[in-house]
Amino acid sequence: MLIPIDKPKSKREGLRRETLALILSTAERIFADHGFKGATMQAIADGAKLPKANLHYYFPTKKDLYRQVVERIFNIWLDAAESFDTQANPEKALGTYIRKKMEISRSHPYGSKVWANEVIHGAPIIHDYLETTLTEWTDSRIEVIERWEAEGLIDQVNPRHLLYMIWSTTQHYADFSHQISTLNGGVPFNDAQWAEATECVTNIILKGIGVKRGDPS
Amino acid sequence: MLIPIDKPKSKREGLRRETLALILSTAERIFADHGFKGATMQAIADGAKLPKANLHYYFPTKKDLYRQVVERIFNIWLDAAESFDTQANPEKALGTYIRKKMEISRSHPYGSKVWANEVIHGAPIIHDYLETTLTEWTDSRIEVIERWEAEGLIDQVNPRHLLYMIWSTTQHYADFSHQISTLNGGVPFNDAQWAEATECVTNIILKGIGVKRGDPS
DNA sequence: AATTCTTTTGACCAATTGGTCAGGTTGACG
DNA sequence: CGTCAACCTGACCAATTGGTCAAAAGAATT
Repeated sequence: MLIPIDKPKSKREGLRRETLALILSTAERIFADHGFKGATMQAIADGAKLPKANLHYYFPTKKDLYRQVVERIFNIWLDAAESFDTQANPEKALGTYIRKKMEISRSHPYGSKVWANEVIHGAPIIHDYLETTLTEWTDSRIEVIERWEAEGLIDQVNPRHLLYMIWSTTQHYADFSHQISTLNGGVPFNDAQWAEATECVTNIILKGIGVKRGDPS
Repeated sequence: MLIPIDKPKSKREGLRRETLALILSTAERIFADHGFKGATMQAIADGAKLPKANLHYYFPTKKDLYRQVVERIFNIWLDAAESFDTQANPEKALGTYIRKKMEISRSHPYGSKVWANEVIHGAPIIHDYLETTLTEWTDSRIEVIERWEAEGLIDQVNPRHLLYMIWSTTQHYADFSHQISTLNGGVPFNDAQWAEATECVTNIILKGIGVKRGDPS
């Protein structure tokens, strides 16, 4: 799903990619902090230290730029679920998935916020993604979960709600980071706190669905 | 916490309250759908079928109106945790709290979305609320949870993460309603689905923290 | 009925902002 | 080196929008 990176074949190509990456990461932050409408092309330009007209050279409209920002986090999330296919037992598969989603919440908080924003407002820009890619992706994972349930490896729970719970709890640490750091004495989580949050979320969910632990040692 | 309602003492007073309520509920919807910046006073005015200048008579600025919308959902949530004080055992207290939060997600989806939006963007308008009211509220509930842990009624989990999990899972059904209904065949949850979601969330969380069930019958 | 206070409203304004464009600059390539 | 295409940029414009204001309309009070 993620775009493979091959070497730039010229100085121009290299510069172009750098500029694109700079614009996208800056836009991600500005969109996260101010929303689609609240973010201005001027603010993104200033953040990237580029003239505004230059942004419009790479991204004809604000919507184009926004869409690419949203697509990026979406693809990162989709890839995080690889463990559903590669891990046989639910403890490993779900545990890995939850941990990976927590990692992404830490490494890509802005992308997560942009996505949340977009969906909260009714997904006006990426509605097609929800109906196609996300629907197919979800259906396929649900099948896997149902298989585990049939095999008695986890409790009988509606797989959709399990997925929603994983999505909401993990993304909460990105989307509501401001609330969380305020309740953490005004400072963001440190390494140990992220690790604790990850273990806590993983444990409660796995225990909550009655995952049969493979190795109790 | 919720403002008690007493009878209007004149026709004017009654009309005034009706208009205020109309503006607030319309604004809640528009702010939820478009964000603070994306919502326009004109759109709110149109939604409420009032001239824009009339809005500014009741709410001098857009910020004033927005703030009242945010404060309303915040107070509704605070009140939902009453069960922490009135219910002795964690199964009842937490179960009631989670169910109530799910009900609010269904009855006040717009308010929830506005709050989510606000926090995602760094809570620029209601930052003081997080630092004062929410902090105190959270600390007091954490004490209760810690007491349950000390008494061996639930597992040893960091109470903050338990609260975050409850908040995120319940609010997810409001904030991400568009994604959820898309994954539900394009239609919003019906009564039965809301009931199932509520039970599913409640069960997984309570089991996940090892709540000692009072009555296993 | 006259007066006063509250509420309503259309017209208007200044500031913001997405997007354009013409002209300049730079790298690629024969 | 010369040519061409890709890239960069300051200046500009049209549309949107939060907020104002003066005047009208309506309710309360005397």
